[in-house]
Amino acid sequence: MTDDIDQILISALMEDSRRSLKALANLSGLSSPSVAERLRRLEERGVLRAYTVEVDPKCFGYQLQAIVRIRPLPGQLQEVERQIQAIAEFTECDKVTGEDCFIARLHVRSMEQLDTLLDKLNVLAETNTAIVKKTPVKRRLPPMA
Amino acid sequence: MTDDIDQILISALMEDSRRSLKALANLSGLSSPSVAERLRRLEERGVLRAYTVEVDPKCFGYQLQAIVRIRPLPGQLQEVERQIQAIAEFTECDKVTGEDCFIARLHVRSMEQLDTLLDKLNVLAETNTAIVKKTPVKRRLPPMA
DNA sequence: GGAAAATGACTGACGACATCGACCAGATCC
DNA sequence: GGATCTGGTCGATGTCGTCAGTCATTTTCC
Repeated sequence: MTDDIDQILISALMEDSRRSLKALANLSGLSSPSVAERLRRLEERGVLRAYTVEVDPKCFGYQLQAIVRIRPLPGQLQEVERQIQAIAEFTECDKVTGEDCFIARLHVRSMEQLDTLLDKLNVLAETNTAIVKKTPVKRRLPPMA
Repeated sequence: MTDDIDQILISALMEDSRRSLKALANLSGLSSPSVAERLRRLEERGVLRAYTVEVDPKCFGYQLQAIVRIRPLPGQLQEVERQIQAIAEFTECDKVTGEDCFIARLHVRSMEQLDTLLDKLNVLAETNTAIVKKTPVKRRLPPMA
């Protein structure tokens, strides 16, 4: 389904998604039309979901990053989910099993802003906030083998 | 520092990092050499950290995704951090304030594998695992304005 | 078992693109 | 007020992506 060559292409694009077809062709030993065709198929099958860019939030003044665990008050689950989606400073959110219904990542410019945003949620849910001090593992792929 | 045109370029690349310079030029109203120069500077300043690709882990058999909170036993903090980095199935990890020292994302193919991996950590740390049921907010950028 | 069809690759030609140098306009600074 | 720096355009040149046509290999089906 995804063979060795696909994996070469995928990891090459993980490193630098702007690589030319020709460069990918050299890496994989194929011709560039073949590479184009393989990428097309990987996209079609949903293996490659998006070509994107990693931006440093600090450059936009987001000095603080927090992981927030969110436990909606009775009957507020739907509304909490909508709120999280509506607050643009939440940059990721997972709905999980266990006592905490949601675990979300929040980027803010200041403690004051953190407080303001969490107050909005605290009428609907209990929250538990952990400030990110360091990121020992940056986003990476699990082993493909 | 980063003006409107930079933001147009950045969000265009967020959507599709393989867009040609020419396409970016049309979007921004600049010429393609100017766009190239702006991208060069954004990379240099660390605003654009990487051009990358989003892959669907399910396509590699990773059916389960978990958020693991990790509290090292006394004296094991360093070793826990090393272990997390060494286990490739941990695809993200933040070191945070509060009782839980680390919050990490784990991709596994089965419950059995989840158990095996967590057992490795449980000699060094207490863990608390939440299985991801749904992702209401997919990774996105905080507002740039 | 063998013919037909489908798959996945290559090549070569052509149009689109990136890149480079030369040049220009406006802000900044002695 | 002229020198300089910044950030832009334009046009030429070489590289790249894409398309059509071809071919070998594998799969399917009678």
